[in-house]
Amino acid sequence: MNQISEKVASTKGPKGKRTQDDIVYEHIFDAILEQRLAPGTKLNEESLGEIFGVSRTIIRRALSRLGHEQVIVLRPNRGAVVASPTLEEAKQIVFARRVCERAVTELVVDNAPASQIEQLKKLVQEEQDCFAKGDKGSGIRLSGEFHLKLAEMANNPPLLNFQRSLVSQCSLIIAQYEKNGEKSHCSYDEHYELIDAIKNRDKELAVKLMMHHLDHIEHKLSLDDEPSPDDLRSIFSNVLGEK
Amino acid sequence: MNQISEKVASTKGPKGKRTQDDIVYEHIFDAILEQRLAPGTKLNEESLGEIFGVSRTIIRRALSRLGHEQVIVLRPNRGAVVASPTLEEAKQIVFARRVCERAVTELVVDNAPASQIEQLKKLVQEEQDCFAKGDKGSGIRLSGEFHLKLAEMANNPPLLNFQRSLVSQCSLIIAQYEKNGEKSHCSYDEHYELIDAIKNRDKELAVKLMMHHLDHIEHKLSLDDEPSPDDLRSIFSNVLGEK
DNA sequence: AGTGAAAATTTTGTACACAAATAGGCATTC
DNA sequence: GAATGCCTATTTGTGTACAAAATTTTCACT
Repeated sequence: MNQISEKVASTKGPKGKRTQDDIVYEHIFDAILEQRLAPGTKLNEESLGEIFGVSRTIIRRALSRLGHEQVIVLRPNRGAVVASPTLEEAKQIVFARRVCERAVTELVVDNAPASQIEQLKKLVQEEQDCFAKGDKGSGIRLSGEFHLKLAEMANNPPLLNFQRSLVSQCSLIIAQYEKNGEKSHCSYDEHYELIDAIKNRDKELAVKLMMHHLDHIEHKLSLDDEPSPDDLRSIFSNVLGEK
Repeated sequence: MNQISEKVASTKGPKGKRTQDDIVYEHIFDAILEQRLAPGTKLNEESLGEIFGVSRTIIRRALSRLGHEQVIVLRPNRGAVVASPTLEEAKQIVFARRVCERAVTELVVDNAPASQIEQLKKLVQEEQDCFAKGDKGSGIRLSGEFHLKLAEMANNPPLLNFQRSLVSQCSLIIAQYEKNGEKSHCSYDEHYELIDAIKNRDKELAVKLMMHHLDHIEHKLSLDDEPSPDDLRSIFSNVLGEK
């Protein structure tokens, strides 16, 4: 059975200490952020094990971690499925995210050094490029990573953790409740505006922009959509392709 | 090897569907909330397995869950230890808790039905009884459960999850930074005052009381600033400087 | 004694085998 | 024809064996 390929889409921390289950975790996490894994999709342990070339033990650890972040639901004796929040749950998640993002924004305005704000800008440029190139999946993921980077800059690990869980859940919500025709991402224009407000240390404006930003997500939660179960193998073809 | 005894100290949900690793998780979690497990304590997988009469597989799952809640630290290839937050980490945790508790308090004032507020009162009475009887451990745990119950009443599962992690981490902080002579718990008087404010739907007062409540925890952090004499790194942090 | 390397022991990481639970098909019954 | 119960195939849950890593002990040498 072949090993996992080293490459992974998301940010690989400078310390290359990622273990096998980290890699599996990140692949699934990214697939969800990029909306390649639809809400409700069943995650079979053995299939995943074959796809990633590891035993079920490793898959199980990754799933358990995703389960704790509420990104997937672990049903005892019935396996894991990608979470598909109800409308009410979705509203609760967005509310929680408002709470978290407000705190993060205030911390960043107060404390983040200018150098990090520049890094933020680069991330948004990358995001913009992806949408320009038509790589919608990566664009959506980078949009989420923008918010994670903000939380990182807030320099508060508990909030960062919370944010990670919320951002990925919001990705699921967008995937589930968005009409196919509409533009599906929080627009990078708004990210640029936010960066400017932060750079000018205008806390009130920054928070206002952030809340406005979240209004867009919440606004979409009025109409329904039907998720379609996908084939695990095709979603993770990037893993198999490396051998 | 005998099985796990069914009884467990904490709230047993009405659906008795707790599995073995839930039970192990709850036992360790309670031990931390009751401050019977000191920060820094090594958690050996095999020893725990013998104690609870289950295999390492189960222990591992419980530890992984505790690790995700940041209550213990999982060091790759080196096992798990009860978290012992540094002063800076402690402040970050308390800050995050302010964010969470503020949101929770506002939600509860706005939405919680009177019947649940009555249940809260009973919980505080129980807490008071424990301290009166000298059962400090249970008192501290119930004090934490008061705050968890509040988060439950906020009817927002993501916030409840976050709160669970923060309350237990705060328990660790108190265990670690408190001077032995001082009274060690958030006093139930304050809990009673808070309940009254909630009952009167006085949001501003309720939030003010809650923040005041958290001030007490934070106040202890500034007085005492030398946690563990064995941590060379913090002692020589000035030498290492900012990387 | 003090130092450092190497062996021995302990502890964690991973795979796998088997047990338990679940889901789906099929026949039987009303 | 729908409902019920049994049987089988699949999937998840748990224990255990062995591999890999870290820790401790031993011991030779200065």
